[in-house]
Amino acid sequence: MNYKLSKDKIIVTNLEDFNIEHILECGQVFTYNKNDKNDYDVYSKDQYAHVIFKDNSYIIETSNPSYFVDYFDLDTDYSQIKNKLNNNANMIEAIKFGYGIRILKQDLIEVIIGFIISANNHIDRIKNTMKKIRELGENKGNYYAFPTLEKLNQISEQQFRDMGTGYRAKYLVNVCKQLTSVNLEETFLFDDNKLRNWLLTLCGVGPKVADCILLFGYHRCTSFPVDTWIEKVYFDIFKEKKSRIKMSQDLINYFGELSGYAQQYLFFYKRSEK
DNA sequence: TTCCAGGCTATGT
DNA sequence: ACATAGCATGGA
Repeated sequence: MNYKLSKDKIIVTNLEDFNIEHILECGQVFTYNKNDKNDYDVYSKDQYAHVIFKDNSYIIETSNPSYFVDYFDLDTDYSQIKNKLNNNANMIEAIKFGYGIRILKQDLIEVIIGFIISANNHIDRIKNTMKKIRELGENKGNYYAFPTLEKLNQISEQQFRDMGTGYRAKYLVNVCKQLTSVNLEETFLFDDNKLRNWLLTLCGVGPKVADCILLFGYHRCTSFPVDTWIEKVYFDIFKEKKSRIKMSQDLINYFGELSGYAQQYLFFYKRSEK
């Protein structure tokens, strides 16, 4: 994969490890919209990009190209990651299917909110709710910035409920309050264990959601979130059932430093079978 | 109608 | 430390 920066766009070519559909629809992000077959709106924090497929390359139109170079993790060599993971039969199939996956560098607040809503929920409903929350943020003309923490703290439990969050509404009100009482910059310096334990103190955050926040909000690729789909994958590989926490530990022992990447390829492939 | 979705909290043993 | 009920919502 190669990319070229200019003032108002990024052009991505040699697409052996960049596919916008794989990237956005592999379950890591809820803040995008598909317009037609190869045309996506992508929102992150107060930024927006329009992604178009044309002439065997992608054009990422944005007023802030360097933000989206980081967001799409364009300086990481995913061919190397895939080569290292290709020593397992299950992974070979999964990588062949989701060859263009990349792990996004998302905004922490959005990841925390999104994955609290994700508990026992459907991806399409989560996306819908996140869109409604975004519309409470600053109007940037042709899109909305995601609400700042200050604005999020003004949203009532009933408002969250009206946006379809169900019983999770009170978690969201509480967690917004919790997040203002800490210095979020400092949490990026925590080691994995300390960070995970802190995340588990957040309202509505259990083991699985904590692992998702570690992976998608902090890019800690030694975490392996286990949900209903990964449970099925685990059974395919190990032929037994156990608690999700133990499955996660087994999978981390198996995939090591590349756990998070492996998890995304496997999740995307398994969910495609439905 | 019942089941399910990127599970968590609360409440038991 | 582990097991289970209840939980909001809407699509299949």
